[in-house]
Amino acid sequence: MPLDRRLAKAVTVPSIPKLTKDVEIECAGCPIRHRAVCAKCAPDELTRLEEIKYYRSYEAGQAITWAGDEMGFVASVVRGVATISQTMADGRKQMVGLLLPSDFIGRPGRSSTPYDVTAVGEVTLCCFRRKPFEQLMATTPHVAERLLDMSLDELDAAREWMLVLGRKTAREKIASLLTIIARREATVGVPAMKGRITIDLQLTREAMADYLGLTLETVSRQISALKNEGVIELGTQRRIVVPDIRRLMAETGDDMDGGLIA
Amino acid sequence: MPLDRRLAKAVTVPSIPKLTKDVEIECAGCPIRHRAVCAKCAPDELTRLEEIKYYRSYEAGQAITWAGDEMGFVASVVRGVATISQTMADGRKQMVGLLLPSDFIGRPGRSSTPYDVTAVGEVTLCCFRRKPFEQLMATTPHVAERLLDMSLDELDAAREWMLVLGRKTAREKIASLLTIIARREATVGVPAMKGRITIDLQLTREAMADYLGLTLETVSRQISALKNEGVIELGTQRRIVVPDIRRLMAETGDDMDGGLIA
DNA sequence: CGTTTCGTTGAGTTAAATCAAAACTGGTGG
DNA sequence: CCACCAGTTTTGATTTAACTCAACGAAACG
Repeated sequence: MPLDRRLAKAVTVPSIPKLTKDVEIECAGCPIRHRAVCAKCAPDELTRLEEIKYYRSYEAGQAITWAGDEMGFVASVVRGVATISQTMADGRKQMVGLLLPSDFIGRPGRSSTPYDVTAVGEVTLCCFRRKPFEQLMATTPHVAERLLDMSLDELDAAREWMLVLGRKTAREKIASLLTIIARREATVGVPAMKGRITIDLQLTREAMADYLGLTLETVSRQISALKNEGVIELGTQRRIVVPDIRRLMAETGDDMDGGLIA
Repeated sequence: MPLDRRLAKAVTVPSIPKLTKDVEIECAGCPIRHRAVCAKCAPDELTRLEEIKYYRSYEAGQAITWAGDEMGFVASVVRGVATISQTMADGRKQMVGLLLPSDFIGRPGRSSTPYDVTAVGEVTLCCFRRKPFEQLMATTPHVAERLLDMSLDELDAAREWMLVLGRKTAREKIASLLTIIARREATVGVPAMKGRITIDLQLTREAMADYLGLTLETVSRQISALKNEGVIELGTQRRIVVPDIRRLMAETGDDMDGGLIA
């Protein structure tokens, strides 16, 4: 990317975070109750969490936190998609994580993140003020246990992504991204009607490029190529249909045979 | 890399792990006592750990575990360097972690790793049988606490590495690798005589390439270039001298100004 | 509707990969 | 001690996948 173009982006003024008063949700009826950091909590622990939690919403494109900023809370993503990214001094940008519902934001024990966290679509967080949350972690084991498990899963995901970034071709990178999202959508949503999966990724081509370590032009070209070959279909803008997930997985370069052969 | 060359490597027969009976070390006198997973342990917890631990050594090039294999233990690296890597079906390889003394191997709750772990030089591990270790984690908080902290550090390191893999040039990648090693050496070893740091990386050019997502030829060329420009000096094979760490850091593309400006 | 942001496509360039060969290293045994 | 060997590293010539630059559609938006 040319320097002037990068710098132009680097100085883009961030939109000011808006605090939206959301409807309070009971933990018992929470959509991420069994997957988030609170998954293992007993009823009494949940009560304590409920006392210190509050909801907060961000609209598309808003910053949740900037690298180096103090963040007075930690949070779970309840709804929406957010990105974790790092930006170099000259504006080169790399996404290092994708936050989907139930994912955790923030690090207990550190008050500042080294990353930018940005809402992609509209995002709702379930926030806990840092201090009370840390106290809770120190006194009850279940939150810390779950957080360790989630962190190790994220570490595995990060390492899988390192293989994608370091060794895969542009085409394989695209296929890998779509496969990973499709897998996660399948876990949560409908059991995927006979292998036909619809991915509602709100990411722009540029955001995908930042995730994949590519340029947006290369992303666009590879998506077009996959479309022309019938591996994927483009629905409306930013909605991709995968007619046959195995066909897509065959393009990732991975070993495949993920055990789901009928 | 051409396919035939990759396959030739993929079928290389692994050396058979050798079990060496090491001298028992008292935890109190252990070189990694205050940095490893046991760092926060109270004397009584240490006693319990001491009961279930044993040492095991591997020689250069030996596999500690293969992807998919069962691993009956978890362990701390006491001495030496090991690599964590992933290999694709066609032989493309990516290192996803570098294990230095005090780093932890294995995941509580999972008996098989998805990674290859290989000794680079001679390596000594402090091993704990899985089951007793998991019991210990469940009953005493300090091990789990420390492990969470270490995992989050590793996650940060993995994410930093994603930026390197995704967005940096070959030259910046080399500089980043050397800087990261130098930083860690400096933390542990001698306070680095007036900024002059000697890095005793036992990695081959190929291993560096696998870490950086490059070919070994590109690694060699970039190291030669840095040498010719006086940014680094080559001592004996696989030993690199950094006369001025800031000069090297300036080549990483990072923001720099790490607060150590006199 | 203009306007702006986002996405596609084309033409030319370049950093790193590939292919190839020579030079160096360290260990082994005659 | 030296010749040899296998593994490693360096260097050179060429190719290529992805980047850059540029222009043009297509949605989204007030």
